[in-house]
Amino acid sequence: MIDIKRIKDDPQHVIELMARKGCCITEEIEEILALDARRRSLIGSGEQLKAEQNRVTKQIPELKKAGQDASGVMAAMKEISDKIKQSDEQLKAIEEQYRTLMLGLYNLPDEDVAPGGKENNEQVRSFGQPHVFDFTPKNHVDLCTELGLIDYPRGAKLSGSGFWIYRGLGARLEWALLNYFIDTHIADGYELVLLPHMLGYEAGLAAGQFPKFDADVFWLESEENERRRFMLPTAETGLVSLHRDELLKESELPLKYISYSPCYRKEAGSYRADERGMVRGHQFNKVEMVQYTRPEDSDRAFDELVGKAEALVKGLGFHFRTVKLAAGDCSAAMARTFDIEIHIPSMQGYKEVSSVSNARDYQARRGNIRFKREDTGKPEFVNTLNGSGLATSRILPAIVEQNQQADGRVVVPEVLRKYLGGLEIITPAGKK
RNA sequence: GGAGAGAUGGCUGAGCUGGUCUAAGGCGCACGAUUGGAAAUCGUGUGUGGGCUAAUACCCCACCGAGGGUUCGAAUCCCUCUCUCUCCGCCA
Repeated sequence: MIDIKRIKDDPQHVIELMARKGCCITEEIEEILALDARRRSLIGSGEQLKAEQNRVTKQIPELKKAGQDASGVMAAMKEISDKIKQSDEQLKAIEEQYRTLMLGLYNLPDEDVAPGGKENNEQVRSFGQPHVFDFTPKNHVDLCTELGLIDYPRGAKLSGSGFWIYRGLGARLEWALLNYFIDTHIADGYELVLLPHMLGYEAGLAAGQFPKFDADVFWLESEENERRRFMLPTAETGLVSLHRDELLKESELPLKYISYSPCYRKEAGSYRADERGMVRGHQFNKVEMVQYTRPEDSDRAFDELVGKAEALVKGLGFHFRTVKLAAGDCSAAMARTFDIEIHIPSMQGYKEVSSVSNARDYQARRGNIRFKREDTGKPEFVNTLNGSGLATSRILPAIVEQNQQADGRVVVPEVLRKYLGGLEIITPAGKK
């Protein structure tokens, strides 16, 4: 949620910032300001009535004690009571509209984030060079199939398109990646959290998934009157709700979490011919990093998360580039996002393997996550940040494609070998 | 799945035959007194959200798990939901 004060102080600037994301919110802002004014006036008049009710009602037992007739006063209070009810009903309706509009607004991009979409993304740095082959490289779908790492047909048989099965060394390679990531994060002082994979609606609301993007997740069937649950689309959704409705101590910040979870996504209508194999599926594995910080620490935390994601990619021996996304390419809930992209030869291009974002106080406001500032004794909203560290589903294809040899074998990155019993090279099934 | 009990401030815990609840007491915390210093003791204060504000000053409103109802008046009575605990059943 955006701070209403920001909207009131400079509505034009808020509209301009949101336009960078390609959203025109002029009408919404006007409506929000009108509703806010109406809301405050109703609160004012309603509270006056309540003050009178409190004052007069207190006298009734005294009148009775004195043996006087209180029926006249009670009748008068009945009228006030009815007026209060009316006024509260109006207020409730107004606040509901107000809240719906506010929840529907995306986060504002940071001042330094470029307007526009992908075309305005800006490379901030890169590491290494794209791998050059002295033979014609195969794509990861063929390699994974030939090496027996991934079973695509049976994945489709079990669950339909967009699902695959990791088998044998493929499963172990996946597991090795997760272990490499998790061990690195633990060494960096992050707490490992294993979350429920089914989350309640409020978790999605706090993270910014809902109300606008509820079609992107898998919903579980629920009875009438039963809590609605969905399959988590990223561990971020769970980690951000960890401290929902809590007042944290300033001294315990920053909180640094990582979580491994499969991510379940509908990805409706997003299939493209170049996203074969494991590049986009309904379920993929990811280790997610999340930090809760004081506002003044969040830029530093952002750099830390980007650095950590880069270090993991570097550790695997990959060339990568780090890209600062233009406003329109950032997620709705985020003020800034850097992507780390690696080269996947078969796609003749770069694919995102990590996306690090700063939500500022947008998620904290939605989820009511605050800390008590020691200097002032007052609660403030925290900043939340998240980043993938990393998603394996695009790393494994990159490993097999980039590390393939002319004879079809694949070299195991050194950092993973200790998780694979020292295995240095993966040989096609049958060949030893 | 069946039966029962419960949810009160940072924590603990009373209130729950509706009106001295403006939520007791204790612990903790902050400040002060005392002290050479500390402990102990004593005193004072101690939440959140909102409205009005130059104000983190007053004043006002709301908040006893959440939502609704009854009433002039609800922590207290009624209904619905969520969560926790105990016992039974089932189960990796």
